[in-house]
Amino acid sequence: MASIKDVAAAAGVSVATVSRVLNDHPSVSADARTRVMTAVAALGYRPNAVARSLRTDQTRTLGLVISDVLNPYFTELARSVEEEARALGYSVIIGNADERPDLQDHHVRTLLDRRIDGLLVSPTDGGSPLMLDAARAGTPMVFVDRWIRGVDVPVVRADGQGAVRELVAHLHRLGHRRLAIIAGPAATTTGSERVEAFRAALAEYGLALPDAYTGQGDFQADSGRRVTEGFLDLPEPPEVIFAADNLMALGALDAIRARRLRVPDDVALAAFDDIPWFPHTDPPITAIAQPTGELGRAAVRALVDRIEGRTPTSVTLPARLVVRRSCGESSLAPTRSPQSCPTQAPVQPVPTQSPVQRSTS
Amino acid sequence: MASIKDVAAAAGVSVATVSRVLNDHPSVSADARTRVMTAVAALGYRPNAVARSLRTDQTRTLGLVISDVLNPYFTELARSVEEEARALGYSVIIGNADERPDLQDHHVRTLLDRRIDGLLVSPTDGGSPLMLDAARAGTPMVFVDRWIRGVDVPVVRADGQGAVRELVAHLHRLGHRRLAIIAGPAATTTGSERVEAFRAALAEYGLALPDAYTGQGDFQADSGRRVTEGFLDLPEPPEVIFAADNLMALGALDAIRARRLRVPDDVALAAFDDIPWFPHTDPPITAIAQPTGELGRAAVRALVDRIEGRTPTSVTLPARLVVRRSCGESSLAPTRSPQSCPTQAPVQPVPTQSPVQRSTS
DNA sequence: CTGAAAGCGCTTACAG
DNA sequence: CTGAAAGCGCTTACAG
Repeated sequence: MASIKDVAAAAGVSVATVSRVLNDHPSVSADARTRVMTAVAALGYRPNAVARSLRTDQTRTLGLVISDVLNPYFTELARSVEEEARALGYSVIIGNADERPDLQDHHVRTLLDRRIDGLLVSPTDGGSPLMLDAARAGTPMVFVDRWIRGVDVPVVRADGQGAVRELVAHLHRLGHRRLAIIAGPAATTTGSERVEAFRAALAEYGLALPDAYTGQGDFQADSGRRVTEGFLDLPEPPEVIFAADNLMALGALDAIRARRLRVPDDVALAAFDDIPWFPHTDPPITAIAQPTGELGRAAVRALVDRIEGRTPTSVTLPARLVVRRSCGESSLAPTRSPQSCPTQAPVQPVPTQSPVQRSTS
Repeated sequence: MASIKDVAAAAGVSVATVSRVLNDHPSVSADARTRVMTAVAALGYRPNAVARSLRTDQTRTLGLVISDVLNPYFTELARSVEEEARALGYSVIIGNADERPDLQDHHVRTLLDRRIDGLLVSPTDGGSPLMLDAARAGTPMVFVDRWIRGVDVPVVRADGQGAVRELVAHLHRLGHRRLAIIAGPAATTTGSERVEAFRAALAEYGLALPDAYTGQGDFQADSGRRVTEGFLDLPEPPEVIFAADNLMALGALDAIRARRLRVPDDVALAAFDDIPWFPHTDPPITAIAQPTGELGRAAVRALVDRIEGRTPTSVTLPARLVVRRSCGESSLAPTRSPQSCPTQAPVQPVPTQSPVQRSTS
C-alpha cells in the first residue's frame, strides 16, 4: 500500500508538503497542490489512519458499549448514535455486552486500548472499577439510557415515571388490581427505577406490589419466560404482567402461549420500550415508548462537546404510553375491530405529559 | 496516560525488556519480569494499541459491513461474528450500510483507512469499484449472505432453494394459485436468487409469476408496505404475498392491517428469514429460517484462515421452512387452537432436506 | 538475558 | 511557500 513517501516522490515534493495538502493547510502553492493531488489519484493513496492517530493523539472515533445487540431498542440507539457521529466527523465502534459485566469490561478495555476519543456507555451493572477508573482518569464519557450514581459523567436518558403512571391509570381503569412486574437487574438504573415508578404509581391507587409479584429478570427473553412461569404458578396469579423491557415481554408471551393462555383474557401484558413488532403481535402490545433516536443523537452531541472542550449537558426526555390491546379493551374504544397500526406512527391516545426537559448535570 | 517509557523507568529496565515481557518473549529473566509486572500494575499501564498496530502492521481487527442494523437477521449475524472473532483473538468494527451503496462505500473506505486485517461484507449492490479494487489489491475479504459474482472472494451463505420449493408446495397444497413476491434489489444476490427460486418452484406446478406479481422492494419495511399496496390495488390481487426478507414482511403487515384485511383469510403472507417475533405476530408467520449464527461463525473462520495464511473455504448451508399459520390452516393440522411456539425452537414440521453442504470456492 | 537503535507513517513547530 | 528533523509509542533484529 502506497505511503506518504511514495506520494512525495511521485509529486517531487517533501512529505511535509504532501501532508499539508492532505490536511488543507493554507500555505501550499497551487502548483504543489495539483502535483500532489495528481500523485494521490495515480497511486490510489489513502492516508494511514493508524499513523495519523498515533501522531495526533486523536482517533476521531467514539466507543459505544451497549447492553445487548439483540434488543431492538439498543439497535435503534446504535443506529442513531452512528448517524449523528458521522455527521460530526466521527466513527463509532460498537461493543456488545450481552448484559454481562465481564463482557462489558472486555469491550471498555479494548476500546480504551485503541485510544478512542470518547466513550458512550449503557452500563450493565452498578459500575465496574474499570469504568469508574476510566471516568476518574478523565476519559471523556457519557452515559446513555442507564447510568451510575456518584460518578461525574453526563447522563442522557428517558424519564419513564409519567408514562408508568399513565399505564397504571389505564390498567386500573380496566379493572385490574393484581399487577406484577418483571424487573431488570437491580444494579442497573433502569432495572430499579422502573420497579420504583411502578410501585409508586400503584400506591396512588392504594395498591401494593407484593414480593411475589416482583420477578427478577435480566432484560433478556429467557428471564421473562422464567419469571412469567413463576407468576402463573402462583395460587393467585397476577392479572397483569408488566415487563421492564421488550425482550422480557417476548419471553413472557412465550410462556403464556406455552400454557395455552390468552392475552389479555387470561393475563394482560404491557412492556417498557416500544418496537416495530408490537403493533403486530397477537394481541398488539401496550408499551412505553422512548424517544430512542433523539437520545442517541443527544448522547453523541454531549460526548463530542466534552471531547472538543465544550461543556456537555445531561438530557432527560419523557417517555410516553402507547395503548394497544394487550391489557384489555378500553371502555372508550368502540368495538373490538382490527386497528390500523402503521409501524412508523404508533397509536398514541394518551397525550405526552411534559415537554422536553433539559437539565445540566 | 503512562507509556512504555514510564514503565521502563519505574522497573529500571529498557523499553525493549518491557516490550518483551508484555509479549511473553521467552528470553527475559524472572527478576526483570517481576519488576516489569510490578511497574505495570503500579502505573495501571495499558499498551497503546495504535502504536502497536503501526509497528506490527496488524490491527487484530475485522471489519464487518452489514446491509441494515435494524434488520434482526443482520443483528444476529453481527453478534455471532463478534463472538467467534473474539474467540479467535480479534475485535470487530461494524459498519451499517442501511441498504445504501454510498454508505457502504463510506464504511469500507473508513475500515480500510484503519487498516483492519480483513473485511466481511454483505454487499448492498452489485459491487462498487472501491470494493472490487480492495479485493483485487489483496485485502483479505469474505462475503457473507450476499455476494458478488466474478470476484475471487470466498462466500459464506445459505441456500434457500429447497426451502422455497417446500414453501411453494405448502402454498399449493392449501389451494393458493395466485402467488406474488416482494423482491429485494436485483443487484443483490439475495434480491435476485429468491425471486428465481420462487419462479422456478412455481413453474413446477405449472404456475407463472407475472410481472404484476413481482414487486420491487429494497429489503426495508417501507418498500414492503408500498409494494403490498400495489398488489392489493390490482383488479385481481394475489392470494399470497411472499416477502423476501423479514422487514418487508413487517411493511406488508402494516399495509394489510391499514386496509382492515385479515391474514390469511384475505391474503396469505410468508417471509424469508425467521425472527423471534414471528411466532407471536397475528397470525404467526410462516418463514424460511437461515442458520444465521453458524453462517457468522463460518464467515469469521474463513476470513481468519485467509488472514493467517491458510486456505479459506466457501460454505453454503441449507435454509429450512418453518410453517405457521399465516398462509392458512394446513389440512394436516387438527383445529385452530393456540400453538406453543417457544422462541428458541420454532415449530418445524417439514424436515430439513439436505445435510450441511461445504464446497471449496 | 539485555539494551541501543532503527523504523512503522504520519504531523508540525522551526528555519529559511 | 517549503523542507529537514523530531517525535508519537511501540517492536525487533542486531550486538554484546
